Amino acid sequence: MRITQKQSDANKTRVIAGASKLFREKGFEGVGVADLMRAAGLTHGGFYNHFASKDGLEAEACRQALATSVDRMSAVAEIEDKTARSAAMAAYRRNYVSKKARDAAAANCPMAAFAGEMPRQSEDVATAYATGLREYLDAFVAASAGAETARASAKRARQKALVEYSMLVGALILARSVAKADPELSDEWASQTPPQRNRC
Amino acid sequence: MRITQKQSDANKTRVIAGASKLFREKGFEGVGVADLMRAAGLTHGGFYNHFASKDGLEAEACRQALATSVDRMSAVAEIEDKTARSAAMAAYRRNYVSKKARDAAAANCPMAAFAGEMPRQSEDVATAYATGLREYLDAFVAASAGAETARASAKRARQKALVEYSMLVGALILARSVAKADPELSDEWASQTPPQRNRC
DNA sequence: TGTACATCAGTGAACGCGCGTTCACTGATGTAC
DNA sequence: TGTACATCAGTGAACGCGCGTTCACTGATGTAC
Repeated sequence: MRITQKQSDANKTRVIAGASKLFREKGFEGVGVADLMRAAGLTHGGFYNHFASKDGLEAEACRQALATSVDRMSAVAEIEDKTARSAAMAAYRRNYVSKKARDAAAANCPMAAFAGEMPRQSEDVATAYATGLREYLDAFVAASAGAETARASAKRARQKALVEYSMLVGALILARSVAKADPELSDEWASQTPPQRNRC
Repeated sequence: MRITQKQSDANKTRVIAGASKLFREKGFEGVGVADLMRAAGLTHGGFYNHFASKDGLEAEACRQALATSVDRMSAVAEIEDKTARSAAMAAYRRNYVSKKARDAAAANCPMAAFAGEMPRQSEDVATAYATGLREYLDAFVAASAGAETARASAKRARQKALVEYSMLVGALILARSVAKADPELSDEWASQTPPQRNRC
């Protein structure tokens, strides 16, 4: 039963969107082709009408998930007013490692969700990830720059952002790692990790 | 061909030791029972003489790997002389996110290596991990305490250690995540992440 | 605009491979006497 | 200490399940006239 090309395109879009969330929640290996298609209301057989392989969808989902994060961070970086930008970044950091973000991996930072699996992914997926992460980091640096150290050199500002972002990702991943087995420790990580860490 | 009980024990020990490294390098799902036995010079059939299941070995390997890290960190915490302890911690941090550590996951921090997979592990494995991580963190706090903020309260010292350790883990995981696809960015993370970050 | 036919998105059965697990078997070890 | 037998660590074939992928088929869509 052939369907409209517009319908077909919408189906593909829905599969990618669902995959983007499922992969973040359960990992690439934790979701099967059948699951991915079911999430879009389809059956597994039609998968290869849209994608060359499961790996192809992984790369595409990765690309789109990171692109969304990049856009969001770029939007912050483009805030002209320094005070407003600084406040936006503070809010961003605060949400980043919250309990809410920890418990809803599907809807949050794909960089943190995928990082641990990347060393074992195909070249396509790894490239999509690396490209997105680099762009994201540039935006993160731009959004952070001048927030509190206007006189710092570009290099130092970037280094500082690297450290800051490492901390956020590490805290989120560690909080998730013990969420079930040691909720108390997990909460400590999710809540005590300082939202605005620049109290020097 | 039955063997000495001592031999059998040694075999089991060797399997666990190999598993501890292989899991860190390739992830739990990335290593099969046959691989694990082969690494110890055995064939897969005998696996169930030693372990109830692959999951059982995962838990045991996790337990032992983290225990080793806890011991190492406890040793630092037990250094009496503050200056020497502080220096030992500085060296520890410097090595933690080095290119060397990044490229040899099998021989380095199991907490960082396993963190990303933990949300999807069995209760046994997750418990072994959480127990070890809590002990490790306590040791990390003890080893860091008094290093530079002698007057800080215990709570603040712990919070500071949480942040510090999150940063180390995040940097290591992120550096590994792009090691193949963007070596330049990976090197940036592995080398620029400040070794002794307490420049407040 | 209407008709005839080719196309092709989606379906569900089937294939094949990998991997965790089981099992019959071997023969050296450990033990009972 | 020596002998006979039970035990059991290790072996490799085989099982069974899950999952990525393929394929014949369906029937509505899109197109040529």
